[in-house]
Amino acid sequence: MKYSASKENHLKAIFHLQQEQGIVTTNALAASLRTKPASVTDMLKKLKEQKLLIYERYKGFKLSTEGRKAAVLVIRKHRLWELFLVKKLQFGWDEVHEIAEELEHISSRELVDRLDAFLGFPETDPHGDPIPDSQGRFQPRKQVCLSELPLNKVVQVSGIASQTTEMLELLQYNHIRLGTRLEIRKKFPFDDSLEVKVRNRPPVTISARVAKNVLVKDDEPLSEKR
Amino acid sequence: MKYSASKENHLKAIFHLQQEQGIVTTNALAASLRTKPASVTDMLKKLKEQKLLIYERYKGFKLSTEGRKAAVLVIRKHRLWELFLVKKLQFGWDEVHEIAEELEHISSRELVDRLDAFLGFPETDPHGDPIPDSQGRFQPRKQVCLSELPLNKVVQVSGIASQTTEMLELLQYNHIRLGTRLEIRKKFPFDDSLEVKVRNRPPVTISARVAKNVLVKDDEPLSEKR
DNA sequence: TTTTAATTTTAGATTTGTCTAAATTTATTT
DNA sequence: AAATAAATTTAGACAAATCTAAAATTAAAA
Repeated sequence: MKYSASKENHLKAIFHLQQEQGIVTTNALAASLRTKPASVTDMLKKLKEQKLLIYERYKGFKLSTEGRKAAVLVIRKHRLWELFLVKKLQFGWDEVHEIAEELEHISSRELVDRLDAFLGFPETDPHGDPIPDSQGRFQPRKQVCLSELPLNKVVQVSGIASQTTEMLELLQYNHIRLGTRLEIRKKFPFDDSLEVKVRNRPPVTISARVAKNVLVKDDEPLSEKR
Repeated sequence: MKYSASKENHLKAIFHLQQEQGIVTTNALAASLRTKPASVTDMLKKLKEQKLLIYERYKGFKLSTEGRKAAVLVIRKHRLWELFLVKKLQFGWDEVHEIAEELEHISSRELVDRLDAFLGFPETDPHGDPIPDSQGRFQPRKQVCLSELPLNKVVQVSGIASQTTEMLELLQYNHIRLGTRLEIRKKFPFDDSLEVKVRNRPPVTISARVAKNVLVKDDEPLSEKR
């Protein structure tokens, strides 16, 4: 049940890429870990042997249930430590990432859970990211900007951050307004622009500038109990 | 200025043995680290290359100024984390050693110093050991081991030298913990065991082995300010 | 002072995680 | 569909930290 720091880093990175991009590739993982694709392949084999990963060579890979659990625990630790550093040790929210990268590998479960209690069972870390509870349950972030949204995830527009007339006009023109259901079809890394699809409409392209100001939340008609 | 966890562990162990035994041998170091003499020799060579150690093969070795500084920093971190765990996270004083063994290798100096401030610049850790300040200064403790204590002198337990779980459990069982007031009632020269009396308790017998590891200081009612 | 014993070191192997360069497989173009 | 490009994997190497077994050195005993 205890994995090396490097393994934990790989699991965590895979988890995050899985969330953001839906699918993870060897190259993307290598880039995200600032390592080389060959090294990633080596590690994938080890993670597969430990049944943390479902992996077929040349085909692709994803976390197993075990792997996801391990990844979420690392994220939990990272975010709790970040919050501790900011809230208790008066670090700035932009200074804590590096340190938390080390602290997240301290193994004691008891420690994490007590830290959680010490901080008052917080829901989010200093960057607004949700902190998984001791069972690994995530309350997904309620609102994110469009620019941080993973591909192909249907969401509902829940807010517009900067409401200049020009911006609202542009959105209006593209049939995007509060409550609009949409999803991202493609991301263009060149300028970080997005191809966005609104139901019953042809896809439109949105600049990174605009995307940053459109806030969205999960489209969950189920949870709207009444 | 940053050393591997293993190197830090070696430096720390050398420092402690230097204090206790004056001189350190390859075998003693190996025993203390639960590793093999050959492995120690390998490490000594590396530490010498980094000028953390003065070392001549077959002759002996000791920490350089650099090496001592590094060792003291690790000890500082260890003891601050132990105190944090006990004081803030409500761990028992006998549960924190293992966890602190991991935490002591977190590198950020800023972190240590802020932790120090957060804890109110404490002088001693939960076992009564002095915490070096940010300059690495130590205030040596004025204490002796129980085995060197004269008969019928009331003292207070101020530290436990060797903190194995087994040993702490034994002490716990005999109601001896940090701060406990006790005195020696009888010494048995046959095996150097001692009969010890704790207030409000029947006397118990303590082996020489254990007595060597229990540190006591004069009972100072002065510190009970009122 | 030899001989024996204990300590320490070397030699060579192993594990983990990483790398480069070359080969293989899959994807994309023409 | 053949050719080219991109992605992925293998092969072989290396550094760190450890080990076992054997050799070298120092210490202790006869």
